[in-house]
Amino acid sequence: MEKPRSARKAKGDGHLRRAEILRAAEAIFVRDGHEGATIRKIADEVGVSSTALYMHFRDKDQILREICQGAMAIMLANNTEISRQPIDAVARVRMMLQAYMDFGLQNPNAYRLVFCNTVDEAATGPTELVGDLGSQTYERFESVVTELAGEGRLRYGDARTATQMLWMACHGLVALRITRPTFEWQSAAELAAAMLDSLLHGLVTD
Amino acid sequence: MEKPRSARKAKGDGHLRRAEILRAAEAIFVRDGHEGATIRKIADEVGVSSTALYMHFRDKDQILREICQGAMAIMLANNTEISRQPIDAVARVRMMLQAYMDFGLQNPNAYRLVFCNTVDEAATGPTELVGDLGSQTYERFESVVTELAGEGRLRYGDARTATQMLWMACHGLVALRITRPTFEWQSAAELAAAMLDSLLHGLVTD
Amino acid sequence: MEKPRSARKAKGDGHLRRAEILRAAEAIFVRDGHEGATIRKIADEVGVSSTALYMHFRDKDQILREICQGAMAIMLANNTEISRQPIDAVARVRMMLQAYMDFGLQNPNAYRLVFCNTVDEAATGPTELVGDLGSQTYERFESVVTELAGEGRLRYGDARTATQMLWMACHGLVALRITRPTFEWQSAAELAAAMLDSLLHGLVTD
Amino acid sequence: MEKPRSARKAKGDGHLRRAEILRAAEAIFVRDGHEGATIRKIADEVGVSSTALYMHFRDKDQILREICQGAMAIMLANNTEISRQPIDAVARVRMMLQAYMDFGLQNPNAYRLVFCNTVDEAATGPTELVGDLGSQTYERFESVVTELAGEGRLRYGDARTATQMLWMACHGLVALRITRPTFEWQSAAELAAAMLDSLLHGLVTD
DNA sequence: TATGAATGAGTCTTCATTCAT
DNA sequence: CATGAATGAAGACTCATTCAT
Repeated sequence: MEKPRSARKAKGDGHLRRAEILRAAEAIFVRDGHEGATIRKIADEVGVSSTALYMHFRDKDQILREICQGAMAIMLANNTEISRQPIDAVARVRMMLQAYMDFGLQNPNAYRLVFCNTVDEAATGPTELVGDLGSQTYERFESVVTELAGEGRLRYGDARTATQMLWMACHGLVALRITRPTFEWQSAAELAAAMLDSLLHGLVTD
Repeated sequence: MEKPRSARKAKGDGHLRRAEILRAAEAIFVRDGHEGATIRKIADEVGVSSTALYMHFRDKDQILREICQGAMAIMLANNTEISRQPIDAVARVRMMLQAYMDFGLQNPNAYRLVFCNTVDEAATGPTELVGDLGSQTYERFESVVTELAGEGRLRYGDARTATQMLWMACHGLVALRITRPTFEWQSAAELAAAMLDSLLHGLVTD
Repeated sequence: MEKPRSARKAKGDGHLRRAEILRAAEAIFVRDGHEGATIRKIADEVGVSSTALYMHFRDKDQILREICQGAMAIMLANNTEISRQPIDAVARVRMMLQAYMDFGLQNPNAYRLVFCNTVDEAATGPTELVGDLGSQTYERFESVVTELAGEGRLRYGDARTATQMLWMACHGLVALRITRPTFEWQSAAELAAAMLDSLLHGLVTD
Repeated sequence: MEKPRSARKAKGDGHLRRAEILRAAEAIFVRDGHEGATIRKIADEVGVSSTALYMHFRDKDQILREICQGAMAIMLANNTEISRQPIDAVARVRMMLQAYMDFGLQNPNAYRLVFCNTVDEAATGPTELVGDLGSQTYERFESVVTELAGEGRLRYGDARTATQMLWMACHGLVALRITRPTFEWQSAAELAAAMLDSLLHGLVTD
């Protein structure tokens, strides 16, 4: 770590700069939303010219894309780790859902970017390229529910329906909390517990 | 009704024009979001100059406001009607949630506008002014759940927690379906049934 | 004078309406300046649609023109009356200048419109058409100063120079008071007196 | 210095560009007034896009501000230099007024901007920020007149009144010449001489 | 005479992006 | 790798004016 001589940031190797930009961008996306996060704001935050961002990223969307992929990578890691644990399938389902909600609540900006933005057919947006990681994450979760179904413990419907329904419910908790921060919500922990208790008690037989 | 001779549109008495604008605006707001829905796009869609919009609405936000209020008014009417029905509280809860999801799925544009856009502290936005109608709608629902709690039939938590959790779960179903239309979802009916069955079976005692 | 039945103004004969518009326009010109006085503001003030103004005036400039002419007509009347008075020429000069300043200070909006706006060669603006009345007003004044010069009482220069110089000095008093209303000026009366005393004492021999 | 190959302007190091913009802006402000001087006109005059102006100035008002300050700085320098000269107070008064009028006549653009535009209470405009330089300039002049009054040589009124009256008269000369360039004025030198002679002869005792 | 609806040109300003250095 | 200067397109909104009724 050499001391930078100028007021500007040390122009170290590009990797640091890239990460720095991503960090700043994510923060601003959180604060100002998708449209509010302009290339200039990001550049100012990092302390470089706006042109400089184009050294590291093709365009604004690519920055978004990378942020989304970062988020999804974490989710995938979570699910992968949980699916390895030698515990009851219900427990694994519960853990995955809990981890999902925890991540969303703790990374609201990334979450909104990935899960609350519409993905149209054009698939140009930043969310689309998450697809691969997203699919794997979803599959990890689906396979546990399928395991559960294989044990004949689903009270209603099939594995696919159960998988999607559980995801949806948990998504609703995170999404509504994020988009309506001023509403007088009960504590997140309480809500999450109530939701998982109800859903799993209602859905799964012992 | 004579045919207009000039290039100008001559489309009746202005009430029609207003409604036409609202319709176009809603579609665009849904498609392109709050910031992406520009006055120009709306005007183009309607086929008039952008200036013309200012004859009918004070500014962009007023257009949004009216759309949101329209949506909320319907939801409120739904809940009001259901709460009058002389049937079991659980049945009313179920009906309200089902009506909520139905509305959302059938009016994705309006739903997204009201429930998927972030409402920040500034509260200047169009969504905020829905508050009054929104509060009443929420209260109608909460009072049924409270009735249920009063009968001692909640397996977990209190009425407030249950109210919010149920809302959140159903919101998740609608929201995810809307924002990810290309995902291979099970049928909406199936998912809604599974969700309500599980939630209510898990949450409520007979 | 019939009572108007509607909330709108009685749609009496056009002369009243014209005058009404001019009055409203002048007030707004005073308040908001030349560019700030929009056709809509005037129409709103009068209580008619903006289109209605075009019934009475060709365009915005014509309204301005008429206001200016009204102002100049008063000035001309002043000077005409004073020049008829059988008193010393110096007294008449003094009275004209005093009347000029009084008018300007009491009708700042009109004054600015006529005397503080640049009149370019194009002569399209509203100020230009005042020319006729303006010329006469100027001539009335010049002839008194010429009379004075004829009596050999001008200490410096010729009649033309004296005429212009006196006008300019008095214009400066009015103009600066109007454009800098917040400056801590001495009272207008005091300043006017000091100016006329000095100028005439310095310029004219007994 | 190679010739630029592209259509873009490549005009040195930006300082030049700034000055170029100021020059163009001043001319246009003078011609078309405060509201009439639009960003686009200025940009067109300079030969760049309107966006380019925002690289050099925060907004339209900042351009105005700089122009005004430039003008006032010169006036202040004039008065400061004159007040240092070891000559009779009357001579210094006369020199200051003469310099004032000369500046105004030679820089009509700047003069009108600073002295002929209304400064309302809001005080947001560009002219207001001249205040500091303006005040100092005024004070330099006032102190000479006060010196004169201290010597008991004012025939009428007090120092404040005399100061303001003198300023006003000279302002009138400049202002009217500027706003009515087509009028058949006597030569500026002649008028200025007549005015100073009369005023000072009338106001000051030997 | 009057109007509501409409328009095209214009206002300032901001955006993502590019070019030459 | 980085920059300052520049751009065209677009943002919301206002203006004077006109058209059909």
